[in-house]
Amino acid sequence: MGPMPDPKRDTYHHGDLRHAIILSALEILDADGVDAVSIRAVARRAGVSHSAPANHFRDRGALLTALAVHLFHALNEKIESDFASAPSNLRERVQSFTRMLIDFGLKQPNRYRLLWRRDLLDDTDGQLQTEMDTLYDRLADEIHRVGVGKRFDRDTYAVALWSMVHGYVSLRLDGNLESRIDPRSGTKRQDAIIEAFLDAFAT
Amino acid sequence: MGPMPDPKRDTYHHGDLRHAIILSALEILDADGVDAVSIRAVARRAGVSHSAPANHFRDRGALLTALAVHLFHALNEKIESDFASAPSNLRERVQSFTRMLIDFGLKQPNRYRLLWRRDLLDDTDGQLQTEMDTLYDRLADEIHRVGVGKRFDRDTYAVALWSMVHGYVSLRLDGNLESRIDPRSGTKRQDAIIEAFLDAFAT
DNA sequence: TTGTCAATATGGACACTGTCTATTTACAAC
DNA sequence: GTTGTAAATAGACAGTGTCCATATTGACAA
Repeated sequence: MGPMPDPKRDTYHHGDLRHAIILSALEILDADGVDAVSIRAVARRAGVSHSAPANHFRDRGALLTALAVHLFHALNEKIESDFASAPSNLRERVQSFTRMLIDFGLKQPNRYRLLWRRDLLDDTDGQLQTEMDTLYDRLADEIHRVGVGKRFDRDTYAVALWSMVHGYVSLRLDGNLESRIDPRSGTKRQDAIIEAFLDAFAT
Repeated sequence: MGPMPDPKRDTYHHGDLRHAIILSALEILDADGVDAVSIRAVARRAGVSHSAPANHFRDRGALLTALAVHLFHALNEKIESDFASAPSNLRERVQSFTRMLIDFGLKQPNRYRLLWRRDLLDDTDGQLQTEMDTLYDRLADEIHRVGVGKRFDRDTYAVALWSMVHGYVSLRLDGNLESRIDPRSGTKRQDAIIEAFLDAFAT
C-alpha cells in the first residue's frame, strides 16, 4: 500500500530479490545461527517488507532448503576443484576428502549444521537430494577406490567412514569433544581417527 | 485470578506439577517432536495455566534440559542393569553396548535427538553434564577393556567408536541411510560397522 | 499508444510462541 | 492466628509464520 519505504532502493521491484534473500539469510545464519534465520529478519536485512519473500519461497522451509542447496553446491564445487589437482596416493585422497568435510564443519558450524537439519529442510526437494547424493557418492567413490576389507559389503565401509566423519564433527560442534592432538602419534585427533580407520579397513 | 478452571484437578496447587510437566513434555516429544514441546502446550496437557511451568522451569531451555536429564538417567540405568547380567566376552560387551544405543536411537528418534540438541539444552546444567559423562565414560571403559591398537592414543579409539555410533544413528534418523543387511556377512549394517570396527581396532 | 495480465511488493490480520508482570491461593512455620 | 513463601493465575508484549487484499511494475498484445 505505502509506496517504497525503503531508502536503499529506488525501484518498487527489487530485480533479484530471490538471490538477495539467500545472501541475507546466509549472513544471518553465519552470525546468529539457523534459529535467527526468520523470514521477517531476512526481509528486514534485504530491505523489503516482511511478506515479500513469500513470492520466492513458499515458507521458511523452502527458504532454508534453498540456502542449503546453495551451500551444498558450493561445497561440492570446492571439493571437485580441489580434486582437479588430485593427490596421487589413494589414501591421501581419502584423508584429503574427509579433512575438507571436517574442516568445513569446524570452521563454519552454522553452515554445516544446516546441511543436516532434515527437520528444517524440504525432503522432497530434488535439488537438495541431488547435491546430497553428489557429496555422498564422492565419498563412497574415494573409499572404494582405496580398497576395503573383504569381510563386509563395500557400502558398509563407506557408511562406517561417513558415520565416523559426521559423528565426529557433530560431537565437536556440540561441545562434547575437544580439539586434541593424539599423544601417541602426534597428529590431530580428527586425522588420527581417519588414519586408524584406513589402517584397519583399507587393504 | 479465576479459581481453578481445570476440571481434572480439585486443588489449587497441583502437588507435583514439576513431575507432571516432564511427563506431559515427554508425551508431546514422542508424539510430535521437540518443536512441539512448547511451554504452553505442555501446560495445556498438564491442565494448568500457560505460566504455571515458570515456577518450576526458568525457561523452555530449562524444561528441555530437565527432560533430557530424565531421559539420560533412564538410559544410563537401563544400560547399568543390562550389564548386571554381564556378557562374558569383551567384544560382545561392546557390541551389546552400542546396540543398546543404536536401538534406542532408532526406536525413539525424538528422544534420542533431544539428547544431543545442545542448542536447545542448558550447557551449564550440572546434572546434564553428569549424565552425559556417565554414558561416555561407560562407552570408553568398554572399548578400552576390549583392548585397542597401539598406533594411537586410547581415547582416539573411543572417540572413533563414539563418532561412528552417533553418526550412524544421526544419518539413519535423518533419512540419509536405509536399514540394510550387509550382503556379504548377512548381519545388519549397524552391527556390521561395529564388528568391522572391532575387527580392525581391537587387539 | 493503449490495455491487460502476471509477477512482485506492500501492510494488515490472525494465531501462535516465550517471557514478564501483578495478583491470588494455599500451606507451613512462627 | 499471623505472616511469609511457594505455587498457581490471567494479562500483556514483542516476535514469529502465514494468509489475505491491495498496490505497483513491466512485458506483451491489440
